[in-house]
Amino acid sequence: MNKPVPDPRPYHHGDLSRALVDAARRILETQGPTALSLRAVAREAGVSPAAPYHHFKDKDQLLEAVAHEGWTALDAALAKARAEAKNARDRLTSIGVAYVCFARDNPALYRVMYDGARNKDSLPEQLKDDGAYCQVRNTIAAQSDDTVTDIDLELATIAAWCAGHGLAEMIGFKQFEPLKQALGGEQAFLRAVFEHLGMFAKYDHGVLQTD
Amino acid sequence: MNKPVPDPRPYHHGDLSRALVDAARRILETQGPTALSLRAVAREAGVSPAAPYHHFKDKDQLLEAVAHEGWTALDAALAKARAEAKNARDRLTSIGVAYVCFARDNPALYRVMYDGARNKDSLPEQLKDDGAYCQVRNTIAAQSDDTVTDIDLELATIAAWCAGHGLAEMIGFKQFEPLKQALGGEQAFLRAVFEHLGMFAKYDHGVLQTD
DNA sequence: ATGTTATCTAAACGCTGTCCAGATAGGACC
DNA sequence: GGTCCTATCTGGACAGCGTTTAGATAACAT
Repeated sequence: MNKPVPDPRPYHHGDLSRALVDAARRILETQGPTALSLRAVAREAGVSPAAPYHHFKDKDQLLEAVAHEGWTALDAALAKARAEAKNARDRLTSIGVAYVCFARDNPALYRVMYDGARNKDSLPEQLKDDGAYCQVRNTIAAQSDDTVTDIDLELATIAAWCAGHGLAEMIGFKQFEPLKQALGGEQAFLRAVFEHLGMFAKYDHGVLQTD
Repeated sequence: MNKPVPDPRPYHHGDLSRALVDAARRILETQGPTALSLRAVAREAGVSPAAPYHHFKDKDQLLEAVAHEGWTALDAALAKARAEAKNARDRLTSIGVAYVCFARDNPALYRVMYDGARNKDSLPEQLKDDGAYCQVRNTIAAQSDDTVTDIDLELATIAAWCAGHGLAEMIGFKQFEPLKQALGGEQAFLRAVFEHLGMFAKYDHGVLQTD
């Protein structure tokens, strides 16, 4: 009576869960979010429409797996930006720019990531443990002195995260085009917006004025 | 040969366009965005599934009409907050809080509003002319001195708008619950996050340091 | 070799957005 | 008032969707 472990062993197909997630990401990249149906994913993976149900409870759970990979990729992108920042002064801004650029470069994936979060009214736990959100908090903490309370740190992280997300969702909006051009490119535009949030500069001094 | 003007005259039904938009909003409020199908709207309005096509090109155009009313309602909410702000000092923060509260109180409508915007990669023109976005810019402008350039003003408005939107999309996230409690309520939490964005305080002095 | 069980297919259900042919009814013109 | 036009609405259809069910198949344990 060997217990039926939910193992990822290759059976008929080989590794269908993997293949399905890959197929989904391929469709997302080439045809966008509206083309991402369960049937289309199955078609792309070369199986029947019902096959995915042996690996995922429903469509949402497949999208969750896709989103999980998205968050992991975001982790990596932020870590890279953090490591490459020339100096501590603009480390947080660089992370912010990297965040928005990730969303700009993977718009469909980014949408799936936040669709999942909104449906559950929760960011994935992944982020808190050692992920992107944690990186932002650590970066802010490193720039703060010891007068900054835990609550302030958390509030600042939330503020930074929300600002990044807001900008990420709107970066492609055509209303911003003239401004981007006036500032000499998207990167300059992003840095300028982040700097106008003030908070990023504020923490340079290691001082947080809550009033 | 009287030209067939696209007039909103009551024909068989009376004013089906109106009735459809109202039906859609009713469904949004009571059953959420996932229940909002064209057929459900037609059902709610008491007409056949094909009837809406004489008033809207497709489902997206009906949603656009719904979104338009949403943006108008947001205009009013921000105007109210702006008028009621006790002093100039926290006028911008009050507007920000009102923005997020609007999204929290009308989550389904807010979602339709931004779904439409994202699909067109553009905020509605409505906002620029005399709407909510314009109100934010005017409020910031009123707090700035004359050393602030037009570009700075635009950047600050974008920053504020994005921060508000980011917070609006995440305000319901369960990760923030403990912090809300620690600060004694949602309103206090919102004000605290906005204040940690720094920018709001920054403009109090009427000085904008771009470097 | 046998039996068990995970895996996959084929077919079906009810739902969706959208289109078409035909019925109907309001307004314009004589 | 009668006639025509055209906007409006219905019923029926189509393809596609997410999901379920029953049955075939193939890998594994014994």
